[in-house]
Amino acid sequence: MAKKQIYQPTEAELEILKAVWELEPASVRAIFERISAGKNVGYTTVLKQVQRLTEKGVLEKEVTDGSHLYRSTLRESDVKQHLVDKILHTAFDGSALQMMMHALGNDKTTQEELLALKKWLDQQIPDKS
Amino acid sequence: MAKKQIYQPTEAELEILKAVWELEPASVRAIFERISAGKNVGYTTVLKQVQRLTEKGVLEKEVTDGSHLYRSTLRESDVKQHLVDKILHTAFDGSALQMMMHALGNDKTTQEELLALKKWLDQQIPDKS
DNA sequence: AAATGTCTACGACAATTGTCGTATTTGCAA
DNA sequence: TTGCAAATACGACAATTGTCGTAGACATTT
Repeated sequence: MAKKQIYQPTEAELEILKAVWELEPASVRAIFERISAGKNVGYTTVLKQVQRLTEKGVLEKEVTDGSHLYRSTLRESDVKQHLVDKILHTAFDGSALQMMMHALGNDKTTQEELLALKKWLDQQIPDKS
Repeated sequence: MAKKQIYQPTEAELEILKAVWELEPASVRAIFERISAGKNVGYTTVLKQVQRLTEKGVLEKEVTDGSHLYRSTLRESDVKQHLVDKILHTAFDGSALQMMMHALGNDKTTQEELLALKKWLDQQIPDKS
């Protein structure tokens, strides 16, 4: 019954999380490499984020041998789900249609994407004459 | 050519914005009423948010007579668009399909909504045999 | 004009974030 | 065992947020 209280990461945190999900179990070094590939940031900055995320229980540290490895305690899917639901409700008052139109409307979504979407949607709909 | 640099409101700010869009031109009092209908917050808190948003240029003050009225300088549509695009890219790496599946997948979206969505999608797709 | 009741302007505060710099600690090579 | 290079722990900072309290400015009613 408890409302799923998933952690809502900030943007920088999400970047860390994405790296962790991808590299799990990940060393800070590895995460740092990943992040710094697309952005200029210091090692300690990443380290700090990782530590804070760990304090918050979002990441788990595992010290095997001499290496410190981290993994996420949250499922990627759940976190993303939460992110979407959040704006779906706060910005679009729960209207998936509204959100959808905004998401696809302006951004140049590929035709393929639209078709894939439609296909998926069809499968979602039980059956219609 | 310039990338539209739209303001990214925080949650509390978005609430203010939504109220303004709805009541435009809006008095702080009115905004406050709107907000406090669903949340317990002080008048000065709302006022302060409004003032900060105004400082940032997101809202515009218009002092007619003795009343201070505000309106948004940003279009509702653009701001929402931006919000969606943001997570679309940061969390879903630009995959609208992924995002949609997350948005519709778990949340109990109504059947009607799905159908409406499908209908809209069909219209978006040029033509397919 | 003085008293009242509203508003608005300001500034204060604690918490959170994003970023680092500076110790420390550790593991491994000489 | 020593000593260095690498990784981690700490703590510091400025900026931003969310929330208010307080005080000063206005308008309205007697």
